[in-house]
Amino acid sequence: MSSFDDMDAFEGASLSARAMAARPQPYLDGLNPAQREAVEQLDGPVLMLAGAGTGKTRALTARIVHLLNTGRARPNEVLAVTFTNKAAREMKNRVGEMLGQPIEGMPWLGTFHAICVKLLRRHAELVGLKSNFTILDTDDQLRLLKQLVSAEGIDDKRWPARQLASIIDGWKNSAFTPEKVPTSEAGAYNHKGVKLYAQYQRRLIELNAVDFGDLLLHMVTIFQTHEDVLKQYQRWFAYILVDEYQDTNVAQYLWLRLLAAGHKNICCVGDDDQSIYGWRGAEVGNILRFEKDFPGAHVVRLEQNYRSTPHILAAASGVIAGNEGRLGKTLFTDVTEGEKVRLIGHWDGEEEARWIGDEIEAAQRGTRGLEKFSLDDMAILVRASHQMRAFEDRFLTIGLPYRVIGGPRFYERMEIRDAMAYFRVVVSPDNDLAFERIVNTPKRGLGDKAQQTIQTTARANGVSLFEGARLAVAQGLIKGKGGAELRKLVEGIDRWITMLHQRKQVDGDAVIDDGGGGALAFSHIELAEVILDESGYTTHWQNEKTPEAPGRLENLKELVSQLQNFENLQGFLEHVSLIMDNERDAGEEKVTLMTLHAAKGTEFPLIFLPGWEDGLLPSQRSMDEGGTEVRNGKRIAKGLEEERRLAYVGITRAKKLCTISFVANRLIFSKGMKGWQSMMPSRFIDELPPEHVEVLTPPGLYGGGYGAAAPRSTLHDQAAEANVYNSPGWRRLQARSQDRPVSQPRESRNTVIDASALSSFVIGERVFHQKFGYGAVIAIEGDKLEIAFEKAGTKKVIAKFITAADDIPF
DNA sequence: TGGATACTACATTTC
DNA sequence: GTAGTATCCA
Repeated sequence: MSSFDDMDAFEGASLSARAMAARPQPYLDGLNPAQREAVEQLDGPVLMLAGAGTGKTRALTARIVHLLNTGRARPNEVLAVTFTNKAAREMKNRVGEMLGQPIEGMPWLGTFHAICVKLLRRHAELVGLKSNFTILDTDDQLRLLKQLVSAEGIDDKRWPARQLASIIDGWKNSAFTPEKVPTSEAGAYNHKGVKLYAQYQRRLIELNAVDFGDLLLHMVTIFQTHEDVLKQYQRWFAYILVDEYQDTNVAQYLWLRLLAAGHKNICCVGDDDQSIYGWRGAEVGNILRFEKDFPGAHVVRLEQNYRSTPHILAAASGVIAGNEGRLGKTLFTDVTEGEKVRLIGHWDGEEEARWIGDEIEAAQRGTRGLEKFSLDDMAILVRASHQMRAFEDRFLTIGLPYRVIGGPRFYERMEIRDAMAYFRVVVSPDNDLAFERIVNTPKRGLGDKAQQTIQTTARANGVSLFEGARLAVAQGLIKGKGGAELRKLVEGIDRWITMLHQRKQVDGDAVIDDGGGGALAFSHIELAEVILDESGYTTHWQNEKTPEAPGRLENLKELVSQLQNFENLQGFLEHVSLIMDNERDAGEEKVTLMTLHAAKGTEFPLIFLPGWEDGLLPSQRSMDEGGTEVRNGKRIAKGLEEERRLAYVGITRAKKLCTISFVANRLIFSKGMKGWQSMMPSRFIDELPPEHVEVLTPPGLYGGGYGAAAPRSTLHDQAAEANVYNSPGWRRLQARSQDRPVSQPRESRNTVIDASALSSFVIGERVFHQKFGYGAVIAIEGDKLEIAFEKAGTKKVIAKFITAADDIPF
């Protein structure tokens, strides 16, 4: 069934290889010798060891351009794999820029997942799927597993389905199909793991669905069992490029090796020091082993750093030097000037957030002898996403615009997923998972009982849930309100399906003649609006009066407007299941807030690294159960090493100024208890070379003027003092601060008062805040309002974040 | 039978 | 603070 014929369809690009051969090569100018070598060594395996900020992307794109320009490959013969869509997009843009023309002919530049979807759609039948399979996200995956687990009569309490999900993910990352799971794993998940894995895979095939891991796994299976298919792709992909090679897992590694076995022209770019996805199955071993896997490989080291000041580089090197068995790179820079890395301790997280907020505003104004910075130039990188809350709260209070990257993603929000489930049902009515999701959303009076009836009816007749529902309605199996509502839903879906196909027939035309006299066809955007409207979903959120409801409506609007970028609903759904980064707001300047993991591959002039405490930056888990491994005769704490690389990634994001901070007390959730815990400065702080660090010690970290608002938890004071003052990190801190002028944290800020916001509210007025919900104004102080929120308590908030309650659009 | 409310247990990182 | 469950009420 599978065909390669359509491959030629990709030839569309106007780049005639021959004609280009004699072209000038401006893209080679300005590359340093190492980069140039990495670009020009086109044949055979190449490993580009690219340290942080060494112009890796530039070299990679130049290499692609060089391939095209010298006529070695046509655009559609280059396989270029990245891990994130952002990286893929950036590479596409930069190749286009360098070529001086937009490239449309590079269909095989994308993420592992996106490329595998493309391939798997062509060969789906080889693993028992249809080519229009759906891609499940982690949520669907979990629901499915829960069903299987409970059918198996397993106590979900003792053996959470979540755990099973991560076990299965792990197996998929290691390229184990159920039959290939090693016997040593037989005990997994109460000895039922392998069995359930097999059931799960069978169920997925029945549903014509795959999860993320399957995308790779199925392709590896296909390549391993169908030599003819593999051969064709080996021949087709003349040159392979892989970004962030240190992040590849076993399945991805096998996939690459299989494909590269033909021409052997594979160029992997990576940095073992930035391997931070071990927990997701990434194998640093892949990059460490490259020369063995690909004999005769050229290894090129990019070590000249174009990003950071010498102090920042030295600090980062000092930390990463603590890891064993590195491939070893020494970053250097031509830059001679620059600020030292700054280090500061605070009493607690709230104070840390306040201080960083103040620093950000200071940097905006250009104090501290530095130039002025835009908010876009600054980022706060945290270890765990829950650390973000303290900053969000603070920034909302002082009115500092911020953007969160990698928080709950847009497409993972409940309302978005609901809406998309509706679209899915319309696009493919036999999608049972989607139908299940929407059948009682919004509430239609269809409880467990009614849904059970639909299930049995469907199963008894061997049809999809949607058809089962139709039958159940026809046979009057569901009584009362629920029955009537279900009938409406079934009719609705039928109607939307008709609309969808009307659209299809005309394929772009605005009007069709359906025989009834010129009925209008609908754009997919209109269709989406109709679906959300007629299903009652929009109304559902309009009637909901929780604080987040308006936000959810906004998101739905946003969703619909995103549709403009796609030709039809199918295309959109496809796209959505693969993307993970949504940078949809340009416009206003904002501080960026993200996790260290999300920060890889980014850079900012100013970086703040809060929360460098043992238990947070080397996370507790990594210290408890990181696992050890013997390398070079030494025992190595794997988990800890990954944390250290995380610290390294954090520091190396900074171009001009990097500020590390830690606190003495943190509000912690553990063992079901919320409470204050005294923290020790991170062990990585001790690894910072003192001569490259400036210690900012606030006067009286433990009492004193600055800490006026510090928590008064007396119980912990003593413990905290004892611990922190005695820790080696703290003593070194003290020692270092002797020869340093102490920079005073500022308590007073120049507040710019927004005149327009001043008089627009009156005391007692009912108002709305995006985050805190509804409340009443109890005091006005310049541009700040004190508001008693119904749910969130009394808070001081800046006026520009407040709307009068009756202004809320419903 | 379903919806609303109360209570508990619980959070590292994500393609 | 949230998600998932238990319980009660309409």
